[in-house]
Amino acid sequence: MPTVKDVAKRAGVSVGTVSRVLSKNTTVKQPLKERVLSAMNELDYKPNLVARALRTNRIDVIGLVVPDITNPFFAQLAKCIETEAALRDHSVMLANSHDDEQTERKQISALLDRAPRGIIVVAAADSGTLGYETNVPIVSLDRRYDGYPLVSTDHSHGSAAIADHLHQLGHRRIAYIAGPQNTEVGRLRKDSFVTRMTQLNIKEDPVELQIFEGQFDYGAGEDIGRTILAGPDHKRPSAIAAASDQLAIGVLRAARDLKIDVPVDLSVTGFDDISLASLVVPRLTTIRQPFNKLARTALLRIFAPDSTADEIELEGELIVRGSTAAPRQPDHLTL
Amino acid sequence: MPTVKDVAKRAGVSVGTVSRVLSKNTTVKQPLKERVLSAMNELDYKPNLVARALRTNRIDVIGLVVPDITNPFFAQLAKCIETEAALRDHSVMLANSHDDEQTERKQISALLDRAPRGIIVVAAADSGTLGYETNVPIVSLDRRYDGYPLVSTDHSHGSAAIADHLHQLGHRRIAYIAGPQNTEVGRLRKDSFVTRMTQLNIKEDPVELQIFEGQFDYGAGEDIGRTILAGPDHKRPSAIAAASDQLAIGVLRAARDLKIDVPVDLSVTGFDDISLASLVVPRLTTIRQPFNKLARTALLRIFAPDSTADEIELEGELIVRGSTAAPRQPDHLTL
DNA sequence: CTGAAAGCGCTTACAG
DNA sequence: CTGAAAGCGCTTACAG
Repeated sequence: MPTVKDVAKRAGVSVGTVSRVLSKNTTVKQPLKERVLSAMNELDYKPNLVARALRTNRIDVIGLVVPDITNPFFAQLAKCIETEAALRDHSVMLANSHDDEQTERKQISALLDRAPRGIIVVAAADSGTLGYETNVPIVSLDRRYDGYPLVSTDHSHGSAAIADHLHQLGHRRIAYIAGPQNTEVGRLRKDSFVTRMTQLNIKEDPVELQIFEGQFDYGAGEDIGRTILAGPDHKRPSAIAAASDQLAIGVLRAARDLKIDVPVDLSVTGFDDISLASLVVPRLTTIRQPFNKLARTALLRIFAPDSTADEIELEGELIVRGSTAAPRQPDHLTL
Repeated sequence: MPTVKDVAKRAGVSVGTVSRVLSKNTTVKQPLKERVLSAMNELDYKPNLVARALRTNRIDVIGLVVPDITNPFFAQLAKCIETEAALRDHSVMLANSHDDEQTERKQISALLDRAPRGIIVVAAADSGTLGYETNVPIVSLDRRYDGYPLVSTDHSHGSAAIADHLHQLGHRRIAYIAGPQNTEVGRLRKDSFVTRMTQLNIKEDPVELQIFEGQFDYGAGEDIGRTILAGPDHKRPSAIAAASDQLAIGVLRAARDLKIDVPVDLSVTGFDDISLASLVVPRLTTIRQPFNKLARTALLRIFAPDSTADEIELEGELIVRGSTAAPRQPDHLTL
């Protein structure tokens, strides 16, 4: 592998000059610059990133900690981050926290040892604190980690949009399956759904709302779905809003098992718009998280931490698909 | 951040000695060693991995290139690799090739620039060649990249096991949905399924086999499934074996749409055992790929490339679940 | 504008 | 067994 020294010798300049054209320092005069450039070409020179990192104390790497890359939502996020980072010639180092505070701390610390340009962390449910200072910029994505600035979708707005959508369709007996209430996402989505529904619940046209809670996964969705749908037809909600697509897909399966026709006899909504959401039958009405924009924004916070905002919220988008419809007979409850 | 120098000063030894206890070099005498160790402790010393990498020309990082981390099969693989690597204090650098030869080469090259301990690549469908030498060990996982040694599940054995399973249940009219035939996996699985079925096809008890081909994804499974199942009942196969779980899950959806009861009227099998396989309804009969073992073996090939084997095949395991059963009336074809 | 030189924090022959 | 010293390949004040 050729080094700056080899290039310098070939171009008949000093290593300093080589380094300067490498760093796109404009002070190098055109003729010299060209000689250096062609010497690099001839030798097929590639800078040693590790050596550079030792001097500059920062390597072109972004650390990414997610609870579990196997979760389609995090995988999608990871993919977008990797793509965006590659655009800036950065690689991404991936670590799973397995939704465990201890592991999360350890992973961040291991990443920090590698002197990355920055770290993006999607916090574990029971997320802890780092416990020490670092000058590596850290940004929270989707779920807040420690006190670090957060980039996320506007969960409240999204949840309210779902609430409005169901109400407008005519649903008045509604169940909400919340995510874990020890996560900020879980709380935000639920609180805002409940708030909105409470606003819509007026005396002349009452709304009945039941709340359930579970993990953000398929299994929980199926179990809770089964519970909700177990009762007699006339007591059953006409719509179930789930706090995540995975929960919603679980509900869809429960409904199918119970031979309940979605969306004819039951409307179901999710949140996130993971790719599976448009592949299930029927396709899921949901809130689309702006994955690409989330990734880009988080990365921007790392590269240009000039912004002092503690929180950046991006708008999600209501995607209406086949899993929601007007209830068979608008049940204007008469309590 | 304290350095070896600080530790040396505090312990009253030379930096060489500090470095030697760091590298677990046994030649350092006990008393000295202890002084160094406690000095490290007091200063909360952490070695600068970048500086170490510059000297040793290798950093504790494993590069991983997959076609698409969003694909649950690759995500599962990535997770296992990350976990195994962490056990050896290595981080993993993730890159997606988007199933594109060009991108794949670029990603590998970018990873190589970072002087990793080794690179694991799950080749893209139309995988190319690297085009130059490197002394960084590269190993292919699941799908062969260039001429690099391959660690994979024994696809042939797995496919044959599926063929046997269906035949034993009594299926005689069978459809096989192959993966892309420009991938080795696609070819191996199909060839071995066909070979086995051909062996089982004897004059006194004939077997009828139809072959289809598509991408390894949900959509292709659904489309092809619909095509296969479109015909009149008595012409329909009683079993569909798909080359991947995603294909199989697509088939399940097509069957449901067409009100075909799985497994009563149709048996369906997959391959891989992604986590979704045990979450769909009915749960999928499939071949479980030994994810953990694949990851561990690939990593081993990097850390201890003593083995000269060009190919290591691990046994998959037939997992029989609810998507297969004996056909309603064993159709001993009389052609 | 360019060169000579110091130094980032380690590791590792080389002496002793 | 331990220390003194060179060097990995860059970058960046410091001179000129």
